Amino acid sequence: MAITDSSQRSGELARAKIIDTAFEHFARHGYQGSSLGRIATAAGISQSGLLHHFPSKAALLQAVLATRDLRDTVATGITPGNLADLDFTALLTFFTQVVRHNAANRDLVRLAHLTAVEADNPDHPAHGWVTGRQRFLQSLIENALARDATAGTIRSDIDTRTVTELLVATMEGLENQWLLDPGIDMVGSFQRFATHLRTIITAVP
Amino acid sequence: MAITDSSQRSGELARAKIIDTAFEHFARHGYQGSSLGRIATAAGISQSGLLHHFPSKAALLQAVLATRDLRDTVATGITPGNLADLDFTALLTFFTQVVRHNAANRDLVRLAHLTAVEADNPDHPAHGWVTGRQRFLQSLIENALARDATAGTIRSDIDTRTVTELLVATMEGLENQWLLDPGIDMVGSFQRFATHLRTIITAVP
DNA sequence: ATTATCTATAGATCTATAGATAATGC
DNA sequence: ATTATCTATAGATCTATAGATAATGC
Repeated sequence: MAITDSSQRSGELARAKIIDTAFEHFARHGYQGSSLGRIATAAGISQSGLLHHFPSKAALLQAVLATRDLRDTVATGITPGNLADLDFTALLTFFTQVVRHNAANRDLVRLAHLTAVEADNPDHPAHGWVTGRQRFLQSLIENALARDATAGTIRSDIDTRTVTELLVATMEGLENQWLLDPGIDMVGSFQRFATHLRTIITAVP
Repeated sequence: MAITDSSQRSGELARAKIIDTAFEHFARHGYQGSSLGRIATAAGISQSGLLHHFPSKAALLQAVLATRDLRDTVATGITPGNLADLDFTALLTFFTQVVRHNAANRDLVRLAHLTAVEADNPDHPAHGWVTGRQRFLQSLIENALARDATAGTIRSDIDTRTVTELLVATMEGLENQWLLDPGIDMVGSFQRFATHLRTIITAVP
């Protein structure tokens, strides 16, 4: 189980370094705007050395996305337990932490947004990642709302679909503006929105 | 004043055709993902014929953006008068029309989003357009809110900045989701949001 | 004289492959 | 035997320029 083979270890190191470097390049210049040659040089390896580890540019992008996933955010330790079991209030708290995390990781947000617009064509190598990510986010919210509706802790006249779309829209739309103007208080605005949303959604006993 | 020179007229026609074609290409493949050669062929002209009208690829992008501006939306006839003089309620009505217009012009939305993320670097040829556009949108909202605050028609404890950011975020964030999943009812969700926002912002007499 | 348009091409990339060299582990 | 890495290069782009040809308006 343990990696004892030192050539395997050096391969792992090289792969990690390449992925980090590629992450930066894709985030700053987009997929099309990045070149394997420049990424390889910045990672301290030749271009064909890079292609030994990742067989194509598309494979490299997919490897970057797989490690820099939304679930990566989850793995950074800010997750409050099992995401799928959260109620809506706990989910909003979790999202606030995600927004805070994003506000400190500009490249992460750039990569997500660049990839999202670039990859809406099904042929794009990141199309699956992008649509899966959106569905995952939406389903977290919808599941939480559905559970709360059953438990009777939220108002019965809530339109789940609309609330989900508006919540996702607020998170991503604040990111849009913050990318262009980092002076914007993305975390504060989201918190005020979340507090308000929680208030109007909660059942009056 | 009138264009009587037929070579001038044919130049105008060629330029218009090139801009239309370039608009489609930039919207679907991004700036970096589009090529002058393919745009020229699709527009029925040679690549250097295209460069006779637009001296560089950057100049072509700027020409496309200049004609496909937010103010283009305004010019389509859905504007209710002088934008800068609208109160907040009228502005929301106007925005609803803009969202409806966008929902029918997918390429327009794609171009705006692709360009926005691609161009956050000040060296990018579209950087000025993108930041100017965001400031224009924000200032429309802030001005309307300021006027209404003076007139006493909205609550005095409203945080103008937060409301502005959340309103812009909702519009753009709904577009994000809709680009990935056109089945989303972007117009309906925005209308419900706008109605709610108007309600909570209005002064109680 | 000006404008539109074309062919040809320079010069710079870019991705991916072929094939060689070295090092380690079995 | 496997893995990492390199040099060299094929083959396909891409942007932009040079320079020629045609047509129109003055």
